[in-house]
Amino acid sequence: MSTTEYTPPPNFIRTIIAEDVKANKNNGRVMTRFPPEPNGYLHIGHAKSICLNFGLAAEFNGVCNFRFDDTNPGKEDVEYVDSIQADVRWLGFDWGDRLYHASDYFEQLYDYAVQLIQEGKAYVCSLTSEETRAYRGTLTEPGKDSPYRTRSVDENLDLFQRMRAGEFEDGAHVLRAKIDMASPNLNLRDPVMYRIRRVTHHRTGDKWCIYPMYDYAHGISDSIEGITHSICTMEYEDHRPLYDWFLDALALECHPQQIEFARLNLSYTVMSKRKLLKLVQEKHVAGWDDPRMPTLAGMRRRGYTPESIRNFCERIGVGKKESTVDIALLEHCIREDMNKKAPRVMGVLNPLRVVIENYPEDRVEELEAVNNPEDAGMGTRKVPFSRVLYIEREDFMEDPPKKFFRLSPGREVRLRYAYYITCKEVVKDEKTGEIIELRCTYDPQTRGGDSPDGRKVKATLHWVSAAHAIQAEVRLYDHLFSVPNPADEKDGQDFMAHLNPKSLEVLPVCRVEPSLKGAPAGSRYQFERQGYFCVDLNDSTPDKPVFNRTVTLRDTWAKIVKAEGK
RNA sequence: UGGGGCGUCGCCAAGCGGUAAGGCACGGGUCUUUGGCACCCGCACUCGGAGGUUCGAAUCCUCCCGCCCCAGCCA
Repeated sequence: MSTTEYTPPPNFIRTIIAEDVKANKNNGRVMTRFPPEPNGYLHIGHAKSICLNFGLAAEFNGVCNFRFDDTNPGKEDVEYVDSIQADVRWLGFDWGDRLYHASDYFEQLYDYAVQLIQEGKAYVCSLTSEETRAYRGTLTEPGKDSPYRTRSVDENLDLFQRMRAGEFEDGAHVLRAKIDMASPNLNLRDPVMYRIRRVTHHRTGDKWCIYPMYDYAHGISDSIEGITHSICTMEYEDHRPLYDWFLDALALECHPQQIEFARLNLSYTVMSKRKLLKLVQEKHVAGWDDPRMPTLAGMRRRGYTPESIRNFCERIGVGKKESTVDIALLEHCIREDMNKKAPRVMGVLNPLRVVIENYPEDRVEELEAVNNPEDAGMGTRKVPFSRVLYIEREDFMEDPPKKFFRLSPGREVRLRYAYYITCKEVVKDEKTGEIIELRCTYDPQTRGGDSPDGRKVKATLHWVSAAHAIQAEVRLYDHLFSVPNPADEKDGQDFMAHLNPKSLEVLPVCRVEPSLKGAPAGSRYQFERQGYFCVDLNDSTPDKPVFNRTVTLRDTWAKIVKAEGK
């Protein structure tokens, strides 16, 4: 154990908070919040925010609240509120009993709105939505005051109360903040605070038919909870004056500081909920938890660990610059984690039958294999060896190029933990010419994989005993999109046009070593020389195990092949 | 030619007036019963550009260029 404390990499938000604590702002107290809207599944971009908010709070001996920003019932659903909580917990964070909802504050929010009306700072506007847009002006022209802007306080109070009482049709009126229709910041051109929407809310049912807007509800919710630092993404920077305006207008004692950071983008994928929802709805993926999705549910199913995701979030840093992180970094993080933890195992994805001609037919040996060379504590296991085996088709070439040093006619290689074998004959299908079997011999002196005479071989192959292996389905996943930035539609192509047709390859009949029998759903392994795999959470059964490939191993041979091909 | 924000290596990212950290990727090598892992070496005389201030500038000033966000009764 090292005595040096781990110091997380610096970032501007941590710096701000550290300075605030040092200056005893908020009496040195730090409270953040993670405020998802329950209108979709959480993705890796949310993970960045979750790690930031919970991480910073913990670092400064504060807490992080969990709050659903549920102010738009039309788009929200309990399916999402359940999945979101499960995902945050899975990621490894705990909000104790501090689970809140913006809807918890509807009554309070209403009272504050009444207060603003009484003070002449808010009014009921009866323009249609189209008229409101027209009155708002444009980026370069100021807006015009609504003709309803000068309604009396009493009339506003009466109307607002009747809005709540359900006397008006949806859209007939809205409550607006009276700020400045000429502001160069469009958000301050009398923003809507409440709209009428006869939609059943997943928590408040039909109690309300008016719902507060984000800008109005969010800051007040933060203030009610005593949040000190309200961390959000860059697109809210223009809203900060409004965030501050409401809190100042109400003269609320707790006035949290809003701080914005750049959201995460990842290469070869899309991150917006709208796009992810489209992939799900149009069935380009099997669901929100499809292992190709950048959702936490998808990544969990793919085999990613919470640790690897947290580590990734720490490594990418926090800034205000728009950035797209190379997905290779994410893949590096899971490989790094799995290398330490995953038991090694042998699995043949594309089996090629091998008969060891000089090995007795009825003989079976139990050979000892190391479970994890990175961790001796993980012990060893026995792997059965017999006369008929399967090796990977890719590990044999009849006419190999110079740099290929696996099996080929006349060549000797090692079978991992077993014996040296030499390929004597290639058996082909008479009609198709397809290689259907290899006839080999083994050297009994090399049991365990070492040759007493010091003879070297250039390759070690993984294998399974045909009679003992169990069958499994293996799903090979690749990037969902075939271009680094599918969201960039400047080429005139919709992001869907870049879907990778090879993002999923299903291998229905693979052969894996018998120790994998009964492997529990969610358990992770390294298939030696192949990659990291995870027993599928949904579709795997004891009779027919299903393994998802989380990520391949780094593969320098593949790089050579690719380089030569060019 | 409205407002806001951002520009440091292919991708992230430290740096905050004292002479360019780190990670990923990439290239080379050592080791190897995983073409894995580990380890070693290389990878920005330069910080969007041009001026200026200074003994000294990625850091300060000026102008310019580029990119992103905002005209939901979405969040």
